[in-house]
Amino acid sequence: MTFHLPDFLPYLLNQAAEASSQEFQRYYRQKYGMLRTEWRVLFHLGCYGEMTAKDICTRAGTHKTKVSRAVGALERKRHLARTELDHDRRNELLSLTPKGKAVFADLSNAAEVYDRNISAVLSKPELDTLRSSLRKLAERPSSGGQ
Amino acid sequence: MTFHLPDFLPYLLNQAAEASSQEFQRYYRQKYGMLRTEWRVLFHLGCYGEMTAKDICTRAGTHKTKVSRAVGALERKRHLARTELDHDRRNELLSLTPKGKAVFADLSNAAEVYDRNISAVLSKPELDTLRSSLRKLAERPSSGGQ
DNA sequence: TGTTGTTAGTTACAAAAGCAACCAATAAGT
DNA sequence: ACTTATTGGTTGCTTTTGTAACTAACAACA
Repeated sequence: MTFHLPDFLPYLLNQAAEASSQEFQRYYRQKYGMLRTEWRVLFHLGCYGEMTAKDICTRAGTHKTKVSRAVGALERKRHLARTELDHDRRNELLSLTPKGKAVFADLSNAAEVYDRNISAVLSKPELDTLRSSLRKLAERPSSGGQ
Repeated sequence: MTFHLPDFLPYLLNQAAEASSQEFQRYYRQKYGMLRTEWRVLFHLGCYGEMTAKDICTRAGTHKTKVSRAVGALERKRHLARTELDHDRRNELLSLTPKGKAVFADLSNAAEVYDRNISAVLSKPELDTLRSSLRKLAERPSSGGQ
């Protein structure tokens, strides 16, 4: 009995995640008509350089259909291009076009500002502990595949 | 330049939230065919007692259409009942039926176990800091209405 | 070579979420 | 009373997501 909902981690995490991403979401949505998975793909390519869709799935823990659609959308917007790999024509290397790089530059700037904004309610040590705890929780426990 | 994706709070929070809710989600989904918003409604009624749909919207920061549909679904499953209020026939007070209470009892037990499980990767002080930081972040900054 | 298995990625269809318009009850202003 | 908000809640339609089935390229092996 007496279960305390606002202390339940999955719930609390969700609330915090939702609250903290809304404004940024509106930004990339309005300005570039992007969806969540699209900026994720964009940011993966922007931060880590060229990679295949599969790599993104693994790194981000995102299902391949979601990534596939996001890649399609970004390609239509000419934000990324695919290059077939010679030795295995199943994988295609994804890379940002100049236009994609410009968008990434803008969005990563906005993200940085935005991140500073929301983390302003926390002290430096709180912030460090938070990040480290979240990383531990985020470690995908097994299978999964959202 | 050099934006570091895995430190970006909205992203990190999302990853952690996603990872930490998956297993529990499977549980209530499989066992009771419930959706996320449905258990939220159930838990609000179970934890705080009778309230109107509007109250749930406010407390949980959830859009009214989502709540409306979840209430409908829970009503069809006979987990909750509505009572018209005399002095204002617009609001209806929602309350769990015995069946709904039983489901809540089972799920809140499961949730408690589950919460203990995932928080096992953190020390007690880490956990406290985490909860308090998350609460600060979750404080809906304004409007919103997910 | 032919069969079976795997892997990367796409597509089709069903389920869920978001949004805006809607209805009915009340409140406010005249 | 009478027009005009406002509020609680629902519904219809569109956009996104989830799931499973599918294609194509490769790998293993008989």
